[in-house]
Amino acid sequence: MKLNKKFYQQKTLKIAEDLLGKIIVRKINGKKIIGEIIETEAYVGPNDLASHASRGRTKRTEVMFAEGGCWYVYLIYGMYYCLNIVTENKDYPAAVLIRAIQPIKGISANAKTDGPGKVSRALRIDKSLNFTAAFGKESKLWIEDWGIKTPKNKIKKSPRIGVDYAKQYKNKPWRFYIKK
DNA sequence: CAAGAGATCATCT
DNA sequence: GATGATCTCTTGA
Repeated sequence: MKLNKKFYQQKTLKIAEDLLGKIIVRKINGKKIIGEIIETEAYVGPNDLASHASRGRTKRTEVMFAEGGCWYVYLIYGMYYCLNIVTENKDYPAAVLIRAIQPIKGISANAKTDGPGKVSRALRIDKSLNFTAAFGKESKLWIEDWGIKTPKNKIKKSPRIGVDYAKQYKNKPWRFYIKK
């Protein structure tokens, strides 16, 4: 059920698409918060200008160079956390941003979770999760496969959001989401 | 309904 | 000192 390390070492674009319909589980104070992933974005490799890692290996981006299955959490615009799962192999910087989820359990029904900042708020994501592993028994945040099949014709692609500065990379159709 | 501004800070130049 | 992988509220047509 819980996705293992091998899953995260596939091609980032495949993972980004495969994550649609998967279940994200956050364990906090003994309680579980559960949601279905319905929107992702891929950030791939050292040349992707939209990726933080394109400007080189720094303290901040170090986690993107780790092997797949680590969480990359960072603060954006001073107010919101973005949650990413690192993919592929060690020394190759890539990650998938979890942009939106569908609440299943532990999230109040009227809570909106249709954007990265709101997802992080609903799941109580904070920087202490940065660089932690998504697999293994100690994990407080992981992804499960419940065998939910997302019909191909409901999977949509589009350019990524908020990356106008990424020049030739800004129009890459590396955002995946489930059509309502 | 669309457009703009503010909140607020880690990271990089 | 500038700038975002954002969200919400306010303004104005």
